[in-house]
Amino acid sequence: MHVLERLGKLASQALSELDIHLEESEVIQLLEEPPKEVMGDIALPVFQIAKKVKTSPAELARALVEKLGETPDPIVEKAVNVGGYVNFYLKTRVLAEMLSEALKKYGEDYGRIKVEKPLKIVVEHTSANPVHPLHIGHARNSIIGDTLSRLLTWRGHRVERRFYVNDMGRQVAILIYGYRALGCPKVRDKPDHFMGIIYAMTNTIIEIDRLKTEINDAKKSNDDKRLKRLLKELDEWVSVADELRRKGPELFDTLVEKLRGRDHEKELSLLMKAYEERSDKQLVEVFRKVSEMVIEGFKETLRKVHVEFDYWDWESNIVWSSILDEIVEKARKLGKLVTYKGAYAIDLTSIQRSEDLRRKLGLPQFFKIPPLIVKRSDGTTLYPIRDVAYSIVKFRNADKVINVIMAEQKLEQLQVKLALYALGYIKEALNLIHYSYEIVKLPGVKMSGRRGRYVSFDSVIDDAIVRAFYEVKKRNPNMSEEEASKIAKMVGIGAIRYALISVSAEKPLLFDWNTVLSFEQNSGPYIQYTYARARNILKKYGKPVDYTNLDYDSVEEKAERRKLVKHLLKYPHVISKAADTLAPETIVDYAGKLSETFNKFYDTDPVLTEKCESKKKMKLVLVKGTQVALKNILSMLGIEAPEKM
RNA sequence: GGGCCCGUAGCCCAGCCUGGAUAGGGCACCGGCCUUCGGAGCCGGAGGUCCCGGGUUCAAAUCCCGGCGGGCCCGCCA
Repeated sequence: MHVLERLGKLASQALSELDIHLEESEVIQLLEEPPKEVMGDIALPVFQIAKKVKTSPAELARALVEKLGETPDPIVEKAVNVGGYVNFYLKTRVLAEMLSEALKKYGEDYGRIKVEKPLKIVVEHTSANPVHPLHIGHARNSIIGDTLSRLLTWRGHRVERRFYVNDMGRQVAILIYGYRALGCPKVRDKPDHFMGIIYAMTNTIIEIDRLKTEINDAKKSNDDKRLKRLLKELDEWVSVADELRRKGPELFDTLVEKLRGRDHEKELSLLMKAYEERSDKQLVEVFRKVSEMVIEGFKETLRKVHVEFDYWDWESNIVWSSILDEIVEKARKLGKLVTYKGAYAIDLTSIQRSEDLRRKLGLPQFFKIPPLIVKRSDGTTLYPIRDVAYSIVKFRNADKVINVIMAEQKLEQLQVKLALYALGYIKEALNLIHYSYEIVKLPGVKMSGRRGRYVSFDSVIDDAIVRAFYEVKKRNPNMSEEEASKIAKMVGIGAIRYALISVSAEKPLLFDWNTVLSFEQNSGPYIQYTYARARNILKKYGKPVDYTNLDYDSVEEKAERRKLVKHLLKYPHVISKAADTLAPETIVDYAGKLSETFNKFYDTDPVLTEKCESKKKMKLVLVKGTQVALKNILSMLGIEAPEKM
């Protein structure tokens, strides 16, 4: 039986003897860890209970401790009352034994508590537009999505990782427009980077032309205020153009020449329509080919940081299938199809009236969401409705869908949810989770794919690895280049993944090279280093850990030993909770604390030179526990566990 | 105009959901520790109006109301 359950039962019994009746589970809910070691191992605050039965907390705690004292418990050393708390001190020997038994029984799998009813869960993440390389903002999305997937898998769920290839928007059309104007040039460089430049250049030229037209209008109508604003905007785009031209003068000049005098908007609209209607076979091929090349670039980047997908879902496939028509038909039958601003739309107003529903779907209380427009007047579809369709597709074989999407799309995601509900997809609406995260901020720079201004994920990865290589070499001058670079990859990527997951998702993440490339405490490499230390001891010991004749009492001798035991006993629950509450950042926090405790133990309490065999074996159990826990945690974080670094 | 998120040390963050014991870390700064399993480490020091003002409570960083500051969203864009 686990410690908390044991204490819950004990306290609940003692309470009932005082004629206070509380469920064990309620008592367990109240149990907490005291802020300081000296205050005991587990505390029961009695304030709430005291209020219920109208006694003073101090009085109740005293009575409770007295009752608890009457029947000695096998795991409780003593219980004392301190100002409204009952503090339990647990028997060190029992804790040590529990840990040893669990490790002996589960081995490398220690800490894995599988859910009773596994769910099929879709995690959709990254889903960047295939028009430029992944940048550091997408990186946060990928790492969050991938870590969530790993956690849920560890917990026993069946997870499907999906990437939504957004190939039907205006952005891809812009890229294709420029790419074709250039005569479909051969790809030099990594394809996503190459296409990213063409995209940004094309977009910039289009923007500048648009602004010039608007400026002429403003001049004619003597609208000074508008003119001033437009000129300022033009100024900014011209400097963007300068930046881009410097990256590829020939490419840029050719593009300017080829696009001169053309009606961009008209051509873009024709491109989009033709792709959606599949009216031009060759054009469809170009769209597909270009998108695929960029996606290949994505895959290469993501592989480096150990992110893989099970499915790549093309938006175009959804549009070309019959599902959109089915949705429209369904809306019509349900009487939800209305005209809004002259276009077909799905009505969402009626269902927004239900207070109960608003709460269930997480809608802000007084916020109004407009009808969801289904089709443009030219007959082509819009993104939100395609997203509704995609949600239905994802749910075909899933109990729950988690979409990792940036916070600025919150309202749009709510609209999708509401539309699903309105169309009768109740289960889908209720099990659709928008896992929202804030942007990555770069000091001084506003990142923008449309302007070609971004720190690419590739460059961050490369820099981290170079820096790590230097650190590895500094510490191991005689190590071969090959081995050093292998380790540098593990360390560099460990630093990045850790940095991107350790800040809670709802906070903007300030991208600071010093933090991301930090290899010190509170970093991925710190955890890896701790792991390598633990691993090293076991390796030097040379034999499997022997769980017989352990000196459990010796754990009492040093504070750090006892602390390690407690941390390691907590580990299975920390991980389970992190998975169940979708809070990956909490396991980072735990890993840091465990590592810190282990390092203190390591510094002050030698294992291999321990003379007494039964004490040595006990210490080895602690080392083994740390090694197993850290290895599993690192794997959940998608970080490799090096044996040497 | 309406809505959502954030505000904790010079800097970056944890704690807030579920109120409770002197508010925790890391970076940077100052001072120590390599003849013992790896110093990417360990020990010590200094550093705080938990944005402000009310309220609820025996008790508020935490809950409620009102401000202030920052970010984001409200398109026949995606």
